Amino acid sequence: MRGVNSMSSKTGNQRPVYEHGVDYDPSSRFSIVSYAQQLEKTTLRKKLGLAPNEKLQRKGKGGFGETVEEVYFGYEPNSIQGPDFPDAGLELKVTPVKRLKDGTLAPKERLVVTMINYMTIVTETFDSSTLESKLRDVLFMFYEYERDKDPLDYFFRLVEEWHVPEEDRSTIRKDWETIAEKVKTGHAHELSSGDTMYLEACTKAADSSKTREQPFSEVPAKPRAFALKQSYMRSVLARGLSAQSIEREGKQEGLDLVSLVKTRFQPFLGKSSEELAALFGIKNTDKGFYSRITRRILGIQGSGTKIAEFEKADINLKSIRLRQNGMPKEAISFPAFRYCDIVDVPWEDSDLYAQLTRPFLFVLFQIEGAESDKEAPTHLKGIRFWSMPSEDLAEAERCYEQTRELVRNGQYDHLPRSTENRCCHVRPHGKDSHDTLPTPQGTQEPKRCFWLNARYIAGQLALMEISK
DNA sequence: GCATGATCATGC
DNA sequence: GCATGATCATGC
Repeated sequence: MRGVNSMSSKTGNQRPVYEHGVDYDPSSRFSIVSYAQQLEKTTLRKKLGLAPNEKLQRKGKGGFGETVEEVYFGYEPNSIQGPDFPDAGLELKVTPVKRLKDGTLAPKERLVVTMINYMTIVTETFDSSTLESKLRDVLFMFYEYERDKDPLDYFFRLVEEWHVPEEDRSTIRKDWETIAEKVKTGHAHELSSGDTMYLEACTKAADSSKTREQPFSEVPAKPRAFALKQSYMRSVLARGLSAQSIEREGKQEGLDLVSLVKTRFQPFLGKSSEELAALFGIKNTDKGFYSRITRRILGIQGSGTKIAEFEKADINLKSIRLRQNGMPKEAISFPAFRYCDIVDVPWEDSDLYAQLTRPFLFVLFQIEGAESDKEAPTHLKGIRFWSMPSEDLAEAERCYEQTRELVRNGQYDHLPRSTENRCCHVRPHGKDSHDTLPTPQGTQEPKRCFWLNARYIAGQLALMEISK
């Protein structure tokens, strides 16, 4: 894949400028990304063997990105619409991160993607939009900005190929539509970042008096660009860095995901929850105690951060306390459902179906004392990968369909109980009984969710012991 | 000992 | 302010 000298295979506006052995195939995404990743953990000066007194010639905002294009990828930067690597359909984004006081990396700013053309956006749909094409295949090069450093000495912290994660796509689509709608209704001059979640229409002009025309109003509007919000970029970066560390660990050990996770837990097995809590500086003051221990073992701080390896494999992580007899102390909850949604959503499109068809990782904490002893110690017993057998999925479907029917009929006192369905039941899941959601009948009902029966999980765990 | 209804700390 | 991932409380 690699090794085609781009000097001879460059096309179009890509023109080699430096002669330092630019070595990638501009038609191969893999080749470009691999070549780019050679900059990870290093600087342009080191990688290119530049003299200590050599200075960056490009000035201003975007100057560093242009330097990377010119001296590393060997083509003349351009602002023509179209991808930076046209033959591979890849968009290059060289963007700064900064180190926070606590040592973690965070994006320095929003990521500007492309200018909003008020005249043409009104004829586009999201799927045919300029924005969508710019975000389809991205090569991110996150570098660490340091104020007094020459840019040639900036370290690249994460270089990765990126696509809009599936779970983020609908939000970005909605954001795009919100922005497009304002232009369509002649309100381009009222665009605001607060209207949207991940995407924003940020102002893009050094001179604030500059304006542009919009199609459905005489009022001139500020020029704006589509950008990924800084908060959204924080999650992109966090996911990328987490994946980076996991991949390195996996490569080092030559492990698949399951073995890698087992290896991660190995040193902690048998330890008491107090020991683990002390190890991670966690206090047992809340209901998320065991969840937080689990997340810390997996290398996560705080619950806002997604676990990259689980994100990628879409693993459902559940921490469970087991009684002496092997029965989980509690059932397993899922997010609350919306009464008005589930009546319309068929089983295979449902959130419950999506949840139950993901692989699960159960992290088992054994309660050591008697049932009556609330202060009984616990220890980390082990982990189990599990997926729901299809016959049980059919039983869950029965629970879902029953629930739909009962909600349709407004019979909220008869929702499926754990004694009525082998696998799942429905129970409250809100802040308290006043935490409600609207019903199709126009009334309010306490939030509820589907739960996996404790008894059912006990049976599944027992089966796994036998087959081990 | 379990089922069921009620509730909570956290982090964004 | 709210979703999340759970635990608590009570009675049968």
